[in-house]
Amino acid sequence: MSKESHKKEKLDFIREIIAADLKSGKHSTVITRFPPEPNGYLHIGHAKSICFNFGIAREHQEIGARCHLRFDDTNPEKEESEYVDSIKADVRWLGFDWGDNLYFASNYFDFFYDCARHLINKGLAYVDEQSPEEIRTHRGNVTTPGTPSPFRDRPVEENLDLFARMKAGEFDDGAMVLRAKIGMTSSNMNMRDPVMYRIMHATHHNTGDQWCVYPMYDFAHPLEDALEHITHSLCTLEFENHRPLYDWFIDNCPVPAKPRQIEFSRLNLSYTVMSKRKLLQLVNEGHVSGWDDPRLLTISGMRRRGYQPAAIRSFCHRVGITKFNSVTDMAILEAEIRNELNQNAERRMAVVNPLKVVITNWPDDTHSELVEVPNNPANKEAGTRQVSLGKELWIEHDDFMEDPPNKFFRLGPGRSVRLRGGYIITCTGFEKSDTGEVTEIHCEFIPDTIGKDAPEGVKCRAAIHWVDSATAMDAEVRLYDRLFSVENPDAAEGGFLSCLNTDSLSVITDAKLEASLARANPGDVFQFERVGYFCADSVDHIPGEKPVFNRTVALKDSWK
RNA sequence: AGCCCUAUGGUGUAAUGGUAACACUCCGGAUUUUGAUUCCGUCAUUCCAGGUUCGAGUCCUGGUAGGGCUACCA
Repeated sequence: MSKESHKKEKLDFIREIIAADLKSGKHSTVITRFPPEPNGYLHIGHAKSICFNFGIAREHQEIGARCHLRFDDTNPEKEESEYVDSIKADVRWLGFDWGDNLYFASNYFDFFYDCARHLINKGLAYVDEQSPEEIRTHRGNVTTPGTPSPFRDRPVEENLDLFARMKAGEFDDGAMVLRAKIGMTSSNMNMRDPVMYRIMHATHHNTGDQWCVYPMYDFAHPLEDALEHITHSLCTLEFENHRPLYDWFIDNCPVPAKPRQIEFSRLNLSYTVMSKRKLLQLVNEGHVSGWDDPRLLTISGMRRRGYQPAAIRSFCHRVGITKFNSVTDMAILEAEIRNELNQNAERRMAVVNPLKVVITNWPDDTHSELVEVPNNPANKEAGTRQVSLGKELWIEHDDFMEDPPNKFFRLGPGRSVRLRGGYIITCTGFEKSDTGEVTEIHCEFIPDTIGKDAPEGVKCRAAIHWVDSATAMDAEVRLYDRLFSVENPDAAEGGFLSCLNTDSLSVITDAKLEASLARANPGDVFQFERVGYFCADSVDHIPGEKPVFNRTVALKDSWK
């Protein structure tokens, strides 16, 4: 697929570790996992993790490697099954398949509970009745050590009893927690007797009201990985300081495997908003139409905008895997999108700012003919379409200049230009309104120039797009200049709501006759020549009505 | 402030201790029935200072800069 695929693929530092583990015999296969919390929709940052985790499994499929999809649903207050469904759909759409390996952390709640009891029995966990505030103060800070809880040395039997009663629902939320007994002086704050279980009387999307105690991420996650025999647990950099704790739980619990956590940097994109908190706010407060609003960099938003899965995948491949905290330029994403669309999107003609053209030597007013126009000049297989051509046309206003400079190749008095796919026409005159605006131009077409070079003596250096006014139809396109673009980078923090501007454009297309635009399937992307790529909107399009398009990306360096 | 992590052109990534490379962007040129595409080219890089070594982007030490950690979130 990619040009460099025949070259020897470079290994990132994680793939190198995996290769070494395979070579040394530490592992005979590779099992990775993508573990989202179902508390929102997936975005392009998740795409990087998905492509990476599933990609590694795919690269080693001949030795039975696989990637699990696991929902990390240990906090019932934030999680919903709507999110579970959307996440599954998005992973599939991106082109990955978890096969039979679909898991829920919530299905391991019994095991977590047993492990907790195991730790209590070993004297490595205790029930703490301090308030959240007290726990926080006693934890100390980065320079001063914490102080032990007064409940820290509770006898094992008492801990067991209290923990059982926590589970039985005898206590209110926040009354007590189960903590690991590690120490209060570590320079790593995560190691200062971290909370393992909290009381939450909440309904869980999967387990309902069966539980009122829920495990914390730090406790649950290593056990989930071990239970599934994950070999390499790949996560983002902010969990680096959690790794000692991850290992501590693995070492002290009766688990069937010893997964290894490795961290890599998350994806940051310039001029955009990706944090789930902000996305949630935009959705909840109605600033966007939903999680799939084309302005958002959610997977579903990108789908609605016309980004192709293959392009997103190659983008993820391009940005690579490192531990360096980088900010990737949006231009790299857009370059991948254009690269993909350039090969696949069918071309269409459209006029944004129409100027009337009358072909004065046209046989008669009612005569029209069909010209055959390629759907994608670079790709014969895309075929051709027939477009109606008549006496009266619309062209782009900017394609005519009353007094054109030398470097202008399009129409002007006495100049010739090709109607894309059709005849060469020569401008013989024009009309102006009282205000001095050009309202109409007159041209003569040169017979027998379709598909042929300009005759001797005619200078024709450009082809312009046009629409037969007799068959023209209106469409609406929504322009989003760069995804969720922010004029001022500082606005990304705090003022991020101000970057939601949308521009809408009316265009006239040649769609009425060929009808391909009107019956465009949601997600179909077209290139309006010299304007950009546009995706038929899956939400707003009503058959028979004016079609609505979302701009996918602008053409590079084209007429704006 | 303590601990952990990171540092290669404008941006993102490569380089068993041995000629610093690829992509994007910018700019220039050629081709073009899209001023797109395609093709070619230009500019530009190892944070700083020491050390080890025949040889350091790579190893060591010390700075500097950036990120992370002080949730009963994940």
